[in-house]
Amino acid sequence: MSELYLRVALPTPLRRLFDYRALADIPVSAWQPGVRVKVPFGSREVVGVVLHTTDTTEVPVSKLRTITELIDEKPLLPPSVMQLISWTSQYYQHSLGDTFSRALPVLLRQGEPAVAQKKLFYTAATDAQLDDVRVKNAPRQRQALQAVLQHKRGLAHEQLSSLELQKSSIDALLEKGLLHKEWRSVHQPPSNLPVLAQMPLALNAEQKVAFDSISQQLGRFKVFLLAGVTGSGKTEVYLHLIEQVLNKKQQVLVLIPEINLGPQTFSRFQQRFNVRVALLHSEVNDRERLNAWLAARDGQAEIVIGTRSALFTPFKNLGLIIIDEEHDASYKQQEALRYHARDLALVRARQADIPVVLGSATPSLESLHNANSGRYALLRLNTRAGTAKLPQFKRLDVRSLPLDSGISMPLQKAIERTLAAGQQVLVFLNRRGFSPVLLCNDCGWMGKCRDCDARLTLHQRYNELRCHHCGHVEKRPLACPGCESLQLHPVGEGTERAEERLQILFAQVPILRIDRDTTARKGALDAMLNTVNQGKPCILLGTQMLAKGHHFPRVTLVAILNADGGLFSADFRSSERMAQLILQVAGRAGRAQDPGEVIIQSHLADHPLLVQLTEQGYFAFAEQALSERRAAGLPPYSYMALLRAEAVSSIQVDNFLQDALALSEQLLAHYQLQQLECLGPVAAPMERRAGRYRAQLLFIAHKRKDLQQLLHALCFNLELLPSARQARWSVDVDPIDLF
DNA sequence: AGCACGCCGACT
DNA sequence: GTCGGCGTGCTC
Repeated sequence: MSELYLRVALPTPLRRLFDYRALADIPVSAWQPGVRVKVPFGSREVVGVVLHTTDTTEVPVSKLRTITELIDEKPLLPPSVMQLISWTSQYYQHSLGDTFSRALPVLLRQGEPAVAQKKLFYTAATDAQLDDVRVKNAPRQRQALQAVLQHKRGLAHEQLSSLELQKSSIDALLEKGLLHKEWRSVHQPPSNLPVLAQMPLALNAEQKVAFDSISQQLGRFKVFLLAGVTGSGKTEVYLHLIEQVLNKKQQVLVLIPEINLGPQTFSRFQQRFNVRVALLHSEVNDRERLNAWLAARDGQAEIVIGTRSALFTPFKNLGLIIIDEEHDASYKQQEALRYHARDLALVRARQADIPVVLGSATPSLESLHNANSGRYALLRLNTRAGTAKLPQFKRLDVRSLPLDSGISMPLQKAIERTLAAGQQVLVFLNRRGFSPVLLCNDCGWMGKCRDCDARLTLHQRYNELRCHHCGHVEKRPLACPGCESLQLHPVGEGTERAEERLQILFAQVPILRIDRDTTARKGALDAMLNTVNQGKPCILLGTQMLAKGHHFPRVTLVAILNADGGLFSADFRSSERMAQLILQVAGRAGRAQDPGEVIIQSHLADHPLLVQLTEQGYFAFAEQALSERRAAGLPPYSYMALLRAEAVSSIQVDNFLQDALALSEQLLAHYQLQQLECLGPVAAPMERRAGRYRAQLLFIAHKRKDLQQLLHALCFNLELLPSARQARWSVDVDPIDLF
């Protein structure tokens, strides 16, 4: 009888699998595809996933080593998720083993057993009473007993500190027999409660149409693009759909962007339904993530809400996927395995034969294109729920207007009016710090980063110059390092400078600056949001952080200080992103009964895209932008991939990319791929960053299949290239940033 | 990606 | 004398 070998996927960037000898004392039937193993790998021990068994191997027998340990009794993942991971690995040209590793919760990746942690609970003894003589003279114990009595299903040990109870009081009560302790699985038994915990809100006519169209398609693959203006009640449509799916005893996956909306969304969903809602979000720790993952896999969590990586969660019986804010860039992972969770959600839904709902007020051009071509069903919600009206836009051409710290006189007047009317103002400026440049008026010297091709941003509060692209920080020079002149002046404005100016202009109201610098401290953001929620006149000033998700019912004026960045940037997606950002920020205004006004300051106030966006709305803008993309042969009318490379010396980068180019051309000829262009090598828009030189090769194809064929062969060969060891390189399929 | 091995410079 | 710098090569 021949020996048994296992083909294992290991967490390494190498695009191949590794064969091992099976452990002799373990039955053959135990090595099922999808079980994890510990194996020796070089000088260390790593956790891998068994793909299949085999009795032949290409590897010389002398090189074969033996599995150290079998971790799982049953396959960790259902075949559907195994397939999804394998598809992802191929499509994004990433090592299968590393894809597996990144698709798993951290603890499983590290080899922890796949079992839900049990938690310690305290329950009151049947005869326990608060007036028991045994606690008469022990106020703290009485307090603890009262808390436990209030929690009919038991008080979890981890709740003690938040209830300000001492472990010693609990121990005393256990000793006296007034409490019992119990290790309980955090999984709750299936409840007989009705699915709904709360009456749903009534849907308006548009919502009803959207709901009906989708609910008719439950149980088969279909993509819906739910394009609803901000405040139109997309979430209510989701909740109605989820109710349907839960009634069919199926589960729902809801993906949300990587902003701080996890807990908010979680509580809204949890309030509505008597089912277990699991959260897979950055603020959830590794242990809880594992618990949530297992609960979804075993069918004990009916709803999973999570960011990008939650897409790989296994489900027992998935019935619907919802991608909220589908246009959001955080769905695309920007390092290592560069996958797009929205695109993979479609793959997953097709495989499970279930519908996907893509929701957004400002859909991506890709999705709109798919809706136009009939591949997705477009459902629009054009009216705001309740009495709220959409805001009015006003473009302010600042070429002829003097600006003081970025604020023009008409804007200042508008802010004054709004505050005087007892309302709130939101000022949006997508730039942190005091000023983006520190310039010497005498010799033209500018603060530049030592490690990047970038200017240093002045942070006045810390008296520092900082690089926003790497971690570099230096002290603000007193005199010009070039000519020793004292004429060093900040040029341009960031939020810090706008804050200073607004404080002078509107000393009577609070100015709340919300950006990465002011919210770094835990709780700082919540404190500021609380002030806003009190509803008194104030000015909210901030970056992107302000644009997404939050409700500011008392804000009736939104000011966008500088909308120019998106209109003349090199990246072909910048106008799309600008439009989405403007509408997202604008969507914060007038969400309650008061109508909102949006003032956009720009040097290009009559730019056609800006005019179209503000006068005819996002859809008109998108049509225009799409026709420009079509004319230029850009996505979604073509498919792109980027080969990025970086190294300490620019020569190493050049050598590698020249080799890659030669290889690509050979492969193009070999496969006879004519409708595939290879552009470059060119330096990245910021050539030097964090001390490394960066350049890239861009591939543009008419057909996805051609691109895939080329990339597959290219990656295989690049891995063997000597020059590839001198440079760090990666492939980005469907890049959303071209740098 | 890690990690070990290996061959040259400034230190107890 | 050796501690450690990072070039080079390998991982079943």
